[in-house]
Amino acid sequence: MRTSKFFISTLKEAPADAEIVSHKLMLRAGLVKRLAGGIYTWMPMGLRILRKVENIVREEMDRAGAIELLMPAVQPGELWQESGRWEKYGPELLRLKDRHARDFVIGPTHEEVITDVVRKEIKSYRQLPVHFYQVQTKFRDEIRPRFGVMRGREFLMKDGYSFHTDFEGLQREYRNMFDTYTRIFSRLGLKFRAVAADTGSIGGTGSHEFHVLADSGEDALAYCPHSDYAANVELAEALPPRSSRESASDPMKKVATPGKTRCEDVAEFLGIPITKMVKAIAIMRATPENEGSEFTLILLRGDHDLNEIKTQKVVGEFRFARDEEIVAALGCKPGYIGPVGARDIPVFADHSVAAMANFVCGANEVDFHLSGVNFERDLPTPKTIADLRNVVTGDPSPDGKGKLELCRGIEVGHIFQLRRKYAEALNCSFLDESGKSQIMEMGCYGIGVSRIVGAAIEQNHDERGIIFPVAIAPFQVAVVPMGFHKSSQVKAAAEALYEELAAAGIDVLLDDRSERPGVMFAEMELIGIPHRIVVGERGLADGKLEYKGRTDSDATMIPLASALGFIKERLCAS
RNA sequence: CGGGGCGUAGCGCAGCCUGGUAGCGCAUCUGCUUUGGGAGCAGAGGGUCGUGAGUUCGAAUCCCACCGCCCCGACCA
Repeated sequence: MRTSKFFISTLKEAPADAEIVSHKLMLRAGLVKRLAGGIYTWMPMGLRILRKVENIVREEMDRAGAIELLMPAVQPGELWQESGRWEKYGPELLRLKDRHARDFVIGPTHEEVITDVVRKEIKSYRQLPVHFYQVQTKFRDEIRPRFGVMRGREFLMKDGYSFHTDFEGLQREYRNMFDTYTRIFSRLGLKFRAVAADTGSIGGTGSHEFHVLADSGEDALAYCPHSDYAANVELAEALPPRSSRESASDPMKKVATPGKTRCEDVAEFLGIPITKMVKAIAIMRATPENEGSEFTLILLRGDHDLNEIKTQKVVGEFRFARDEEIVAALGCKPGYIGPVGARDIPVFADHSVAAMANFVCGANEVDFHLSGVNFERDLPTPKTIADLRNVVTGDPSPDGKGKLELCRGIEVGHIFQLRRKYAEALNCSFLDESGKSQIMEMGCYGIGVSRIVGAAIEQNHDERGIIFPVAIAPFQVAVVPMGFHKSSQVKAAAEALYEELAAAGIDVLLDDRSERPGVMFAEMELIGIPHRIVVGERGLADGKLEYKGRTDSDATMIPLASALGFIKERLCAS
């Protein structure tokens, strides 16, 4: 491709509404343009990247035995009513009516449609297992679209659905997809980690998320460097402490802690480790008896954070209490609340709290805390003790093989054993060997294709711009001539090199504009083209070209004649 | 939806408090110069100041309503 026949549109300054680096760089490099909140046009340069990602995904899915089809974006509301998700999905589901006032939705996902296809097409165990997939535009009316294509409302997704006669078959395909996803993200050239994920309301035995590792990632991941344990922090289990509770040695005292509402501040003020603090979190819990909510306290060690998913599993549906509800229940505003004297209030404690003695907690009086607090002596031991917190660095790995580390990631893939949830709701059945009708087992497997582009940039950039992995770079090599329209020698050499690389099947971009060198260098680096060859009279006099990799600090001179071999070698190496 | 911030040229911003001819940088166009790191000089084009209603002789500026966007909390690839 020649720049004169392509479209490049870069910005020196990023639009002010872009917050994270990948979003800024995508806008600056002219990869995408915003049309409305969470809705983007993929500009020519960006589309090349998106297509490369898509093709790698497609190749590996095909290789794994999945069969591609394409389902409609617009789906009849009827199907969603049948699966029960018309009510359940909520406002994220974009609903519309056609001219006959019939209900339709713009598909946020395709379990309903694929299950409808399969229940109509597949009748016999002889046709199973089968795995269909598509690469298709989805729409989810996100509450808060943000970060450009990382959390768009409209986005490109690969979604695959497998159908099986039995659970063993599903598990086999699940492992196949785990391996396939591992191959895909490896080929994309991304640093990633597969982690166990929460299976949510569906239950079942298996769900894994694939995360591109990046410090700015929205998800916290826990992993054990000495084993293959890895889980989303939402799920990662915090083991109860091994040591038993110390004896109550200190007397309980009320201490003044003026203006210190956060555990860190109180610990610093009193000169004690934060691990001697207990924090009380007030929630309103739904119970069978009361329609509304029951005021409840959750106790965590001062340095720990509440895990809402774990907590919900233990206490049921809940929300955080409002300030006025806290004052009504404890007679004290948040910041100084504690479990001592909270007689009729249900208290749940994390394992680590139950093992504490002589701790500090709120006194239920503004500007005061209690020190030397002990269970049994000063307050009853909470009747429910459970795993309610997020794991932290250094916690023992649940597999007993070392200590956990934490990192952050961007979720780009998710595989899931759906079991019979949709097949049952939509009566998707087959006849087994004995002619008996049975419900199919089902798995689903998603990859956020457009999100991968953002995630790749989030993981790979520097102050000059994007550093694309070769596999997904819009162009692999940029040929940048110095004085293309001035020097016939440079022009001839640049053209010849361009033709040679292109003929060898290399994705090469020749900058044949009459831009100044600085402009060309800056744009190629911003866009993130991994390899650059400069053709200039200076080098040509010695029969040489100048090569520089995107991350190299210095350029290398290479003989004109060996340029193709040199680049091929570089492309293979990366 | 709750809390905070912002809407002025394609992009980044100033002007608003204290009403009176709408400005700057980048980008764009023309000419000359320049040509190994987002050039220099000279000139030019481009704005319903988010929308609507109000106060006023006069509103980008003050008041009200609405719309849109961004950030922080509950969803997800």
